[in-house]
Amino acid sequence: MPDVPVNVTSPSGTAEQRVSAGTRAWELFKDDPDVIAVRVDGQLRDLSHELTEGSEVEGVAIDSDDGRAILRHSTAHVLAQAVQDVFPDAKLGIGPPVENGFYYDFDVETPFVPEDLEKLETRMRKIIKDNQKFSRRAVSDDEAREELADEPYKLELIGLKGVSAGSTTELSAVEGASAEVGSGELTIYDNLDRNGDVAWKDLCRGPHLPTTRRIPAFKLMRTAAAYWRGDEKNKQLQRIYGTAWESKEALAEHLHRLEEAERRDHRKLGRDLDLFSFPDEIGSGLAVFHPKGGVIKRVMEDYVRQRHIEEGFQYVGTPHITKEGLFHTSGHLPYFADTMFPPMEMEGANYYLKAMNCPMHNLIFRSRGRSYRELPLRLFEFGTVYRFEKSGVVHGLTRVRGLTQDDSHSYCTPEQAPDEIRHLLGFVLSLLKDFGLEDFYLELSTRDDTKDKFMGSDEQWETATKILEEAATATGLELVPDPGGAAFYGPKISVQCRDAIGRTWQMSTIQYDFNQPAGFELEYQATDGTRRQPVMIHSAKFGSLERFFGVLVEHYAGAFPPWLAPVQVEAIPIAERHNDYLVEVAAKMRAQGLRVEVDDSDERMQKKIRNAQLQKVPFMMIAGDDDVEAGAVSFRYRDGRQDNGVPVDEAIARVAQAVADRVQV
RNA sequence: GCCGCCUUAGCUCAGUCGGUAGAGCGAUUCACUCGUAAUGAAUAGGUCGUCGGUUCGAUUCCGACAGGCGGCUCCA
Repeated sequence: MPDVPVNVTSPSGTAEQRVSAGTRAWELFKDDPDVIAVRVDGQLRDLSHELTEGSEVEGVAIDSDDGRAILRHSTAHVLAQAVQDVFPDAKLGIGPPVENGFYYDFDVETPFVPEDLEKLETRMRKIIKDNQKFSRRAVSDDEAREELADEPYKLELIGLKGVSAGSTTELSAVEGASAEVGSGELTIYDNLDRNGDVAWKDLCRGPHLPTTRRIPAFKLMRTAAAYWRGDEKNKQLQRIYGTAWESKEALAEHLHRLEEAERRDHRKLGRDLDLFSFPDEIGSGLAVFHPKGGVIKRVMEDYVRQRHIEEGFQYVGTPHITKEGLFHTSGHLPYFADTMFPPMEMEGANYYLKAMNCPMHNLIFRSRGRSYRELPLRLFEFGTVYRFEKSGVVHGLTRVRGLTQDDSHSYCTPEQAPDEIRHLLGFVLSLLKDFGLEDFYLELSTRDDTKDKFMGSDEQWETATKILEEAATATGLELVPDPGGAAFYGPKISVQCRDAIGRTWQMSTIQYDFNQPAGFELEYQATDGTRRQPVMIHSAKFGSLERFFGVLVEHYAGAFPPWLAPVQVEAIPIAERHNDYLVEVAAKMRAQGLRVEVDDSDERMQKKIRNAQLQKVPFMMIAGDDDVEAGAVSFRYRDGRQDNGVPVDEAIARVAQAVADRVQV
């Protein structure tokens, strides 16, 4: 039998090996149980893949990103098999791996209920125990159609592959569909039981684990509905989400991370820390801030207002309601009406709640003649806007129907625009950093082919997009394209933040707008006396105050740094006779603008410490006989650290310093 | 908006196979005055989300609506 040379990459490096013809990849890795697939010449393949001369072969470990994706995809297959065992009439949608797990969509008469997940998990464990083999088989389109005659959704995917011929654009529009059919030949994976009989099969590009037994740990998480091919005009399928990991420990860690995220949930912390609520009587998505939340909100606003003024913005104010003509002029009514509250009629005119601040700022610009000497003219306000978000999307503070934007509009000449955008980007990033967010990437949202969603000419869009792209690139941050995500009046850069546990949030936006200056006939007088049209740059730094508030709560898990904490110092007397002493110290601190409370309740001091701990107060200031005698106080921090016998003046200075420096303690 | 699940005291949750409800925490009061995460006792607090239907009787069963949760779609 002739030898075939192949290059094998293992942790120790790449080496050429000679193997006999017909050798399959698993034979190279039979001593490494973690390898569950291979990458051959850059393509992921099953371990059963047959090696050919000159192949570059690399083992894919189950605990690598690719390995986990393969594991999860294979687990999705096991789920689908279990579903069709338990519910024979279920039709298959798609079942790709996703971040931290997988899902599979099914068309079933009766939606799944939570108890079904237990039944399905039991069935899946049996399939895993059966050690079924994932066996790959290439088929022609016609063969696939015949075999999958009972699977209408699979047939549709086969049809899509036909029309897209070589291009995956059509398919990639279907999230996850490329995992089913890919772009090349069609393959079917048979699940073979111990006797070699086909227990189940699915149209799939692969690759897969060698056998079901190689699934170390999985869990079904939840059921949900999802539109077929992600289009709300299509039928809703029933989706089951699950997760799978390389070990039971890794699964446990994942579940622990989810618990951690739940512990940080701003909706729960908002209640526990008495920050805000959403009274039913007011309506869905409309928040009220309680005194403690009000402190945080006010500190945020004060700081941001001050920073805007330092950066050359002028603070303005506009009403919450306007006659409809304004939103016709701005172009919002045709493009944005679905997202606006319906109008109310008064004295023969229709009034709309404000959904955007820009039209009103335009009127301020237009209120008198403007000179080039005034540009860039930067108007800024905390503009509260109301948007009719669909009932299913309202979510805590991060998706509400009444929100306050720290919104600015910079009017400038087209030549000034690039500098203005760079200035804004730098400003936004420095502001976010002041609030303790350090990890960002940018998204560039552009127009796509659906032109009726967007105003303006190709040239205008191209110019604006190029300017934004250059400014974004200059920051050195990662830039992710978002085709089709632009506003109707222009492209935008959005700043995405990763929080303390790695989740990303869309915060700031910077948008380039050439449409509204035209609609409002804005103009300034140039050096040569001619009248010219400015461009405007929209920018919201926090995005919305409400959302940013929610993100901060989660980022800090409610344990705010002193400058933001509603109560900076909780004073705790050891016994009642120490109350007066602490009241005096507290008064001195308040004189310096610090937020101090003295817990003079009847509780035992241990209980007071517990309460302050649960309220996540940064400084607990304790005083007993020893402290009073020494003219000192004792600090306890949230992590249990103690600092006893600190002289009062030093203690005050220490707290004041932490606040001034905006540091965490 | 669509699909599923949920809604009992301020919060977290029991419970009633249809006969109008209970705990812990919290609140109030009293006693205790204590050195780093829960002192003890007593008291108050609920037309069981709202409105209809079935029933002798509904918090419980059915329906509609509202609100919430998880997704989909959409977005700051």
